[in-house]
Amino acid sequence: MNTDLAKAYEPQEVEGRIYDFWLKGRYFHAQVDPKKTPYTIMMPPPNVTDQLHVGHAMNMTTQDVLIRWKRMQGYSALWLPGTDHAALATEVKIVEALRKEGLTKEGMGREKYMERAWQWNEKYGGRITEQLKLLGSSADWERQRFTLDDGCSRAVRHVFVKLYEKGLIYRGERMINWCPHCRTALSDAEVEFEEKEGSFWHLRYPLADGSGYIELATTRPETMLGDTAVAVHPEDERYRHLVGKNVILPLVNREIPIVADEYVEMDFGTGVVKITPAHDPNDFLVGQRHNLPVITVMDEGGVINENGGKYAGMPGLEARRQIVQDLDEAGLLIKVEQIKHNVGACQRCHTVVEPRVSTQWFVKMESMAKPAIAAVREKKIRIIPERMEKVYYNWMENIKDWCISRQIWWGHQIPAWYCDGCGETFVSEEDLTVCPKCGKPLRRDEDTLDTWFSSALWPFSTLGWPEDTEDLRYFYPTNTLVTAYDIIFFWVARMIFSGIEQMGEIPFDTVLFHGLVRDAQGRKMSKSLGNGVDPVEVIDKYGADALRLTIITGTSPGNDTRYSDEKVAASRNFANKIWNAARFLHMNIDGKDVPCRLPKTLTLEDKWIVSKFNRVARDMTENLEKFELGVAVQKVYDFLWGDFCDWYIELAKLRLTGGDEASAQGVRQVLVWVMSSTLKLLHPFMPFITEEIWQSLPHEGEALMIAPWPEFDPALDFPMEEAELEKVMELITAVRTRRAEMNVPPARKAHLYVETGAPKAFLEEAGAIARLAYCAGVEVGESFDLPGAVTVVTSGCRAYLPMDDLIDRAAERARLEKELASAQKQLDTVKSKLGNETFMSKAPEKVIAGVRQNGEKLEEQVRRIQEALAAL
RNA sequence: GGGGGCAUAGCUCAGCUGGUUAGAGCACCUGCCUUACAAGCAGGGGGUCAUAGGUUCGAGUCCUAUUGUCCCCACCA
Repeated sequence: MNTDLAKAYEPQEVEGRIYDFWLKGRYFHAQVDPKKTPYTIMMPPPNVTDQLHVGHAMNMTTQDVLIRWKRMQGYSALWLPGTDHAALATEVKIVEALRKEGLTKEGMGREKYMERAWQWNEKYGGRITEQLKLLGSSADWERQRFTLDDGCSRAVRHVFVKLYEKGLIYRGERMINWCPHCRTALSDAEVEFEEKEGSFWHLRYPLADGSGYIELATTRPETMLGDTAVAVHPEDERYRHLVGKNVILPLVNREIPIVADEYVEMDFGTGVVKITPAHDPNDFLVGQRHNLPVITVMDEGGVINENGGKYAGMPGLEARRQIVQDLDEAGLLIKVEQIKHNVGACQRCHTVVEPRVSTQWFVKMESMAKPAIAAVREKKIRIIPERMEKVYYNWMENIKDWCISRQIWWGHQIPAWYCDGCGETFVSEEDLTVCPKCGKPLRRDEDTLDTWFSSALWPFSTLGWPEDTEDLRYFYPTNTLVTAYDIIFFWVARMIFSGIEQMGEIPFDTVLFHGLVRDAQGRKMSKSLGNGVDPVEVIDKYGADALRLTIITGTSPGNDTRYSDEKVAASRNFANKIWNAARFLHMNIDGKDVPCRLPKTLTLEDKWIVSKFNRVARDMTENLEKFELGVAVQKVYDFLWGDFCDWYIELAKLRLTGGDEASAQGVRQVLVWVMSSTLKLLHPFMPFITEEIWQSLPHEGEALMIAPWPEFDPALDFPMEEAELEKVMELITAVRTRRAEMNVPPARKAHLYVETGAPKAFLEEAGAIARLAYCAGVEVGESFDLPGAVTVVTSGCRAYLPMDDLIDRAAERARLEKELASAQKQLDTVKSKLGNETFMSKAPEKVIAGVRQNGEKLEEQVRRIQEALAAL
């Protein structure tokens, strides 16, 4: 790496109070100014159980760009961190700590282990990891500010009790997803369906009256131990006569009824379904409709329990083998078919999920979902991109009650106590020890809350709620939530309804969804694939600014992007370009008194660059307001590289070495002003290199990061001059192209004769033309008589390069004719447009004017080419 | 089964409410070490915007259908 460039990534400490700026691994912080409007962004904590990859950089960068931009606009802008993502953030630390002590669940017993785990849980308390610092985010300080030892736990308890008292939280028997490995209930969202090969056992159940058999098929024969009915469709002619009769459940010898239920699909299998209310969600519902008993035959670890008769004690799969074998021996197994079917698996450990009836805590969703839907429909909450609204509605409108209890030992313990004496249940914000009713000791519910239960409260729990704190009043409701779209159900939706329910107000007014970062092949980054890219390594290699730029460039809200080293290298090259431009400035201003201020008189090219900059500032602001970060950064990239470096610096060289001190001083000031101002526009995206360069150049203010964001200034708008200079630029490019086509080496220079009716700009820029178009000299006039010279025609002039020895008249004629044809063709389309009456009457004024102007230019060009041909 | 995305240059992607000749980066070709930068400069080639219709003075952009592809949700024992 270029050593000078490397220096840029190690910013120097700046005198005074530099606010919220990452210097040498330390943070300097902005004070919240109550007079300023707050702009708050929600910052989700990283999940430390996952390998950190550049996907996280997407989130952090997007947020940081917005925060920095808002700060420059004068807002009191900061991130609100999630400090209470207890389960995710502490899990690994706790497990590691326990392992270090040689403690395992097996080794010390679940109870003692849990006790110790709770201690660790308290100690680590769901804190943000060091990893957040890596993008130079302002997270570290924010963490300290909002570290609330148990504030969030208080909020969780408070909400739980409140909802319970309102009847919105209830405890009930429900069919839930159960992970036999994690031994916990899972919410629907935590179950992933995977297509698996499985067997489909066709069985035969004997009718109780001995009149024959009924055939059915199952993928899970072991659950037959818990069958309490057999169901057919009420309109199924084949079985209508059997409804109401009984069958003998094989192996168990229990008599169970044949019921009719519309849930059964006649066309699938034999049209007969065995009903196991305890181990299948649909069967559970059928069982409720027909008042069937619920017989649980598997325990929490997936082992057959005492209800399983002789199979008791066998793990599920072993029982399955044995049962199938026994059925076969009894002649009740008809056949085994191989089928593909979807199997639910635990998101965390990928164990096959066991549907199970158990007692869990639930949140009633219907009444809370309604205002949450309305908030988005009424545009109180804006979702970007808009299409994500559909996803949100789709889920919210079909929402089911939320199972919030988990049987894991990290997280918030449910604040519920049971009295074994009188059987009463108590829910309380304060810890209870004895039963208020009968005085007997209470037993606390061992379960913990779904991690998203506390996360849903985060917009206000982190601000000190339920206390009425200053922070809460100042920051709530917050402004923008930035997150990936894959988390919309888990988190975004739940924050919205929780905010409305608890605070009576929406938690944020805008949700900005970014896409996921995939690998170069388009695959999601994951631990199992091992394709995660470590952002720290990328930063070491290319720099943090390069990574940030890569992540923002060429992306649009909600769309995924692919990571590749090549892209980061391209961004690194841009950083290098800025650095070199800065070096050029230093070369020319060091040791001289150059204020960061535009000079009183501006030349044509000064006005051009200043005017261009002015418009870029305006356009970028518009883009950022619409969260079009990728478009915004592209504009400053193009301006800095394409306009400032490629043209303005090249034009400046002439004046810097021309000997005219007044002109040289003028151009120095313009260089410094434009560079410095451009760094402001670029700063939110590339904070480190811009700050470093800005500090090194003449500037006003303490630090770039708190410098005011450039605004459009009508006094710096020079559209006429822009057009003038662009005519000159067009000529320079055209001459270069002609020379390249003819393979003229740069060393070989020719005079250039510029024929134009509007010579002002060409005269003023004659020196520049000579230098940039490799000319020995430039002459500008109304008319030249130079037959046989190479002719260059642009929309502003006709120019001649007398290079007799090089010219091939036939080729020259052919080329000009080609150009003429092309120009003529364009002119024709313009003319036909202008001759089209409907176009003229219906198209807006602006469009017509544009076409007309273009037509005039083309006419001029056609005329010039024709004349050039005639003169050849 | 329900919903949604995507399809634009060899590759990765931009293209805002329809409006001059559709852009960028990388890759490719040609010529240059022109004192900020060879990770660079100058020039160049390359796209019937998936297909077929429709709306419109005008469609990459809006509508309909089709094909391909990816994702989310639900899930048939």
